[in-house]
Amino acid sequence: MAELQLRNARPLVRAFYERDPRRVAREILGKVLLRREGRKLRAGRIVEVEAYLGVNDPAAHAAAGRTPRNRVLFGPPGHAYVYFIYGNHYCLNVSCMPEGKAGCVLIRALEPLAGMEQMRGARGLKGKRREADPRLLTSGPGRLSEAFDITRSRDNGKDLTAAESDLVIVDGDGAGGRVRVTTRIGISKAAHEKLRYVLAGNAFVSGKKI
DNA sequence: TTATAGATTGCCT
DNA sequence: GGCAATCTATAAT
Repeated sequence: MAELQLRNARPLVRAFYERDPRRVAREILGKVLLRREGRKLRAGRIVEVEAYLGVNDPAAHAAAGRTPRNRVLFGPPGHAYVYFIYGNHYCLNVSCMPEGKAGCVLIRALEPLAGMEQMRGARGLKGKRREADPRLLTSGPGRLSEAFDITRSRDNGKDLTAAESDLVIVDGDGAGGRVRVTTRIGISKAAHEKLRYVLAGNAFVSGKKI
């Protein structure tokens, strides 16, 4: 998809997110995350996500009930929930379900479409041997957050459906591949639940090739 | 007040 | 394959 077309695309509407995270997770594959800063544009196709349910999902941050940290999850749908993990990394989620009910989708991997140079800079890969591997840009929740300069102070609570927002999700060329459902990664609670959605065979899916 | 686990990644052996 | 980095919420003193 042409860069100009992406830049002018309208964000997905709030109703898209106002549903069960499992539905949203499946349908958000193939959509495009945009960071718009003046003339600069970073864009990545969503190829891997995980659904986190409400207070009944032991692995979800919402399981402990509403706290200052996770309040976005209980707010209106279509907002960014950004948290810091392992003392090193930010992760980007989108809130789902109607206001008052928790639920979200964790964005785990992107296929870079535009602004790769900026992403390399943000990731600190310039001049390194590893610079050549495009998978290191956005393949993994911590990596894509760093590539898009996503931080808690900057983006937590941001409305991803607002036309004027610098961080939005827009329509893409479609899923462009079959959706595969697997167990979630990196969790210990409710680890058997199949709530991870990937575009089968896409090279930018994190972890081992499936 | 202190301890610990966690929706991860990069560098080491 | 192992482990350090080092923020946050929650559990344990």
